[in-house]
Parts: sequence; C-alpha cells; structure tokens
Amino acid sequence: MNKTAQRDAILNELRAHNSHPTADKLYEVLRKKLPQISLGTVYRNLEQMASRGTIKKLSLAGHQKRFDGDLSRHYHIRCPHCDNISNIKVDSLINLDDEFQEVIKKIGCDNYYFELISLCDECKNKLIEEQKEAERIAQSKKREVLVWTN
Amino acid sequence: MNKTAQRDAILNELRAHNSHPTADKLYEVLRKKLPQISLGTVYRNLEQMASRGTIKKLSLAGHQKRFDGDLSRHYHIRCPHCDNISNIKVDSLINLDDEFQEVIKKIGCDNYYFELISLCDECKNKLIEEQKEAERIAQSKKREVLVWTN
DNA sequence: GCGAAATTGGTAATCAGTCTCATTTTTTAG
DNA sequence: CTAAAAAATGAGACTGATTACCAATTTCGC
Repeated sequence: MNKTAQRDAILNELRAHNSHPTADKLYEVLRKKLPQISLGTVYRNLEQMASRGTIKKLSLAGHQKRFDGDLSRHYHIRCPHCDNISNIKVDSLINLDDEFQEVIKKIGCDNYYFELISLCDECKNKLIEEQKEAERIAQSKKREVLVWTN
Repeated sequence: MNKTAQRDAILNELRAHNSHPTADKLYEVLRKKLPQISLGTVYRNLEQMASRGTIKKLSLAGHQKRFDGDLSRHYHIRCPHCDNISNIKVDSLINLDDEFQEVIKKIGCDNYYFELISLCDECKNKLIEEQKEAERIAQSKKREVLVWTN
C-alpha cells in the first residue's frame, strides 16, 4: 500500500471527527483541501482501509455506507429518522459484547455486527412538531365540515 | 390498508419459504402467478408491510435488501461472500438477546439490530479451491522463471 | 351502486457505488 | 540517481437497486 496525499487526507479527515461520515460527505469536505480529488478515490481508499482494518465500515440498517476512523471500543446508535450515528461507550454493553463473541464462536460463527437504534433528540422534537401540526390540520378540517354542514 | 391480490400473493410467497429473498427475486417468482405484476408494486408492498411489522426487512448498506416473512424469534447469519442469509435459533443467543434488550432499555434506547457474519459452506469451499488454484499458478510461474534464467 | 381513497402497472428518474483507462505518482532494483 | 514496474489517481461512463410519477383501476365504507 503506497503512501499518497489523498489517502492521508481521507484518513486524517476521518480521524479528526467522530461523525461517521458517508463517502460522499467526506468527498465534499476533502475537496476544500484537495479540489481535484475524485469520488472514486474516496470510495476506493475507504474500502481498502476498511478491509485492512485501518478504519471501520458501518453499514447495517442505513442505506448508505458510513465509515469510522475511531478503532477504540465503542458502539453505535443510529437514528432511524435522519440516519445519523452517534457513539456510546458503556461497560454493560462491553460485557454483553464479550459474551456475544464467546457464544457465536461456540456456534462456529466468525463475527457479528450490531447497532442500537433510537431516535436522536433532534428528530424526536421534529416528529412531535409534525404530529402537532397534523392535529392542527385535522382540527381545522373538522371545523370546515361543521361550517359546511351548517 | 386495502386488500389486494398482489399484496396477498407477495405475503404468501414470502411466508411459504424461508429464503429471505430480495424484491427482484420475489418479483421473478410472482410473475409466474401474476404475470402483470410490476416490480414497483413488489417494492412498495414489501416496504409497507415491513413498516407495519407484518414482515421483516434485512438491510445492509451496499447490498440488496432482503425480506423475511417469518416473525418467530430467530437470528440471521449472513455470508460475506455470497450475501445469502440463513436462520439460526439457539437458546444461548435468545438469552443474550434478552439481556441486550434489558440493557439497552436502561440506556434509553428503543431497539437494536444485529446480524451474525460467517462464510457459508459453499463459499468456504469455493474460496479454498480458488486459493489452491492461485498457488498452482504461482508455482508454475516460479518454474518459468527458473527455466528462463537457466 | 357511488365516490373517495388506496393501489396498480409501466416507465422514467435517481442514487449509491463500481468500473475503466489513460495519466501520474510511488516504490523498487540496480 | 535512474529507469522500469507497480500502485494509485481523476474523470467520467456505467450499473443495478430502488424510488417517483401518474393515469388507469380497484377497493371499501356508506
């Protein structure tokens, strides 16, 4: 694996944040520093580094692949609404993870992958607002019908 | 949600097998009974039923979505080579799953999703064959070099 | 039966991700 | 240091899965 400015930039960018970006998000950011970098290069390097274990690929549940430069032991919570991923690091999960690893090894299974799923605060609020709005509309429609039938 | 022949057919087909088919595979099969059914209808209904919990959706970014009509408690092993999914149902996993559910609830998390990852037997054999073949080629190249330098 | 609401088929469009290939960069061997 | 080999790049074409659109049809509550 040769050393290239592009690969370095991708890895640095990924390590500088803990936002689990998608390839195209990363591309967008990287273009500010390397205006001529291509999306293909970003994809190529991310896949390469992921297969070598330099970074992690998170692809469960969402529809776009995401990447993580943080190799320390931690877990991910994905918001089912906006698809963003945040980190979580608690002992109880680590213990369970250990148990899981043991159990699946006994079954003859190589590995497993999991994600927590939970609405992020932002989306929770957004959904509450939307619901209120929907109720408001429903109410005003009821009123219309009353006026009409009167 | 109205009753339609198409939706019934899709659900029946999905329940009749435990193969976790993709939408297009399902479409292919369904066309034998409903020749005029459209791929869009299959996708639409699968998504709808999944969002209502009538069926389950198994998605991995960068891969085709798969669907499962079996709502009984079981887990999935995905082959990282051919992407096929098989079922597994063992007590040790169920117990761990229970523990997980408890722990994440305490964290304030709604749900979680996991998949086991393991090469299926077919792919395991295929990869062994490929490796052998690669070695054979490497050997014959070595021999060529010897002949050449002699 | 009737009209509103839901659903359909067909097809166009989108979107993530991959592939190709001529050119450039990096590494290796002498 | 230099030349050849190997690896990587950028630009854009391409693919395959999924979604969007919309006129025509079907379903369902009354």
